[in-house]
Amino acid sequence: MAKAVAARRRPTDGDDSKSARTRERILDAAAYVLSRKGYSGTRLTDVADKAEIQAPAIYYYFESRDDLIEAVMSVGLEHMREHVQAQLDALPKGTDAISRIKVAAEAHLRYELGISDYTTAAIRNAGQVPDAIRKHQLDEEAKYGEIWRLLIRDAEKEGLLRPELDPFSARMLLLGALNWTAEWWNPKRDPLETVLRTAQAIVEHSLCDDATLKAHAKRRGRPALGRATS
Amino acid sequence: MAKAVAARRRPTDGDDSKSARTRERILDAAAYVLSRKGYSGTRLTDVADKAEIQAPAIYYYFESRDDLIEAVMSVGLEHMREHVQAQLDALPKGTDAISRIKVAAEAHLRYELGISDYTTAAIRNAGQVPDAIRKHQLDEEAKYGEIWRLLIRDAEKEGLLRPELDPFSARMLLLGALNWTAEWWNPKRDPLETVLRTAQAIVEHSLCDDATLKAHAKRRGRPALGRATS
DNA sequence: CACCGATTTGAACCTACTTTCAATAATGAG
DNA sequence: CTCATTATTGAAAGTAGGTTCAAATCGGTG
Repeated sequence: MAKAVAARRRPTDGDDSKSARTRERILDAAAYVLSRKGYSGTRLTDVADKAEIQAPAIYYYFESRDDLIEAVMSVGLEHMREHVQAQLDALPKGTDAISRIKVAAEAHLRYELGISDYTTAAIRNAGQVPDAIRKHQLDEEAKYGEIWRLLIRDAEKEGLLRPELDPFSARMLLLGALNWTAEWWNPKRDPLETVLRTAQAIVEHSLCDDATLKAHAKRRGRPALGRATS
Repeated sequence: MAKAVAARRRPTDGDDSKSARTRERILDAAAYVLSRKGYSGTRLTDVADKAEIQAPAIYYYFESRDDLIEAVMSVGLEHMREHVQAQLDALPKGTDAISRIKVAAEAHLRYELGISDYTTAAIRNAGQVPDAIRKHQLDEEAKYGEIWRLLIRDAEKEGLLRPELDPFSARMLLLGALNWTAEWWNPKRDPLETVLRTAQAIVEHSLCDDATLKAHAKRRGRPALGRATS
């Protein structure tokens, strides 16, 4: 494969060559550093150290530092979206919107906190990257936001949304609560399960009151998932 | 006043000299830039432009770029804390904890979104500054967090906190919802009042259910403030 | 082995800043 | 007005990266 000036090596789908694995190592390293040090603190030499190569080797795979960072952040949101969507798709047909939102919240938190440096990097740096990178990120953010917009719209349709809430503000506030966990959560101090449980309670009760939810469950002859029934 | 190598000009309390006002202009300019461009994007030349001086003049008042940024962020949290505390102090004796928390949430949002570049700067950059700055910030953050810790503890004492919530997680999740607004709020699109109303509803219902709150109000022979009574 | 493209590197380069400094201008007290 | 101090500047260093590049290495193929 020729080394084009403008293209460098491209990620091919099922490629398992040594080269593809090196590229992967660089991306992993960049996600690791970026999620911890932020955009400004991410030095190519640190990424290179973590990936066990020399800094210039990065340029064999990526155009520039920003190109690398954009790749990390783009993957981060994409994975999050796929993960959350998968969890939602696995739910039984007819699951009520509030239960689905609780599942989405759990998936979001688990992915952000426990699984992916890429996702943490994408979230924590959303507001601090230069415009060039930001631009492409906005598309991904919109796609992910759309999942939540639909969830809340469904809640509204099912009569499960408190009428005093502005749907857009409510969505952004709740996503903010989830996103901000990356700033404070410490696995040594707070078990993930504790945060998860509290977050789900907050999401549920913010959006809908118990009485309404219970009435809805009875009407449909099927109890809501999780705590909503207690 | 001698120009000490390690100290430079210090902020004196009620100083209104030209010098003090220049220092203030620099701080204002830095807050402006920092809140919009982030830690990495804040260039001394931009700060200088905004303050209508030349970049080296900054060094007459501050040790270094980081010193300036630390000053901005420190002031940001301090002001926020004072503002929120003042609003709380102005409430009538005996106001229930949930109403107080709603007032705190409103004060927090108004300050963050509408009033202070310093506070926006402090919040948005909390997680991306180098360790040296971070360290001092943690003290301020702890002080502010303490206000909220006490509010939630009071709610618990008054029997107004849902038992399934972990108090610490709940506090951080709700503060996260408020803090994250700086990332998405757009005054052109969403009136502040809309966000405010939704945030207050979320805070209230997350922490306590309507029935409990109403019972509490009746018991004390005084209706709770705001929406809680409707 | 001898060759060739793919990969990696060490050393240098370049740029965009922060920071220093000696010189100059403003300010205010006597 | 004079002078000492405070404040500000223009020009020049200094510096910490990102980036380039020619050379070295690697890994497979004939």
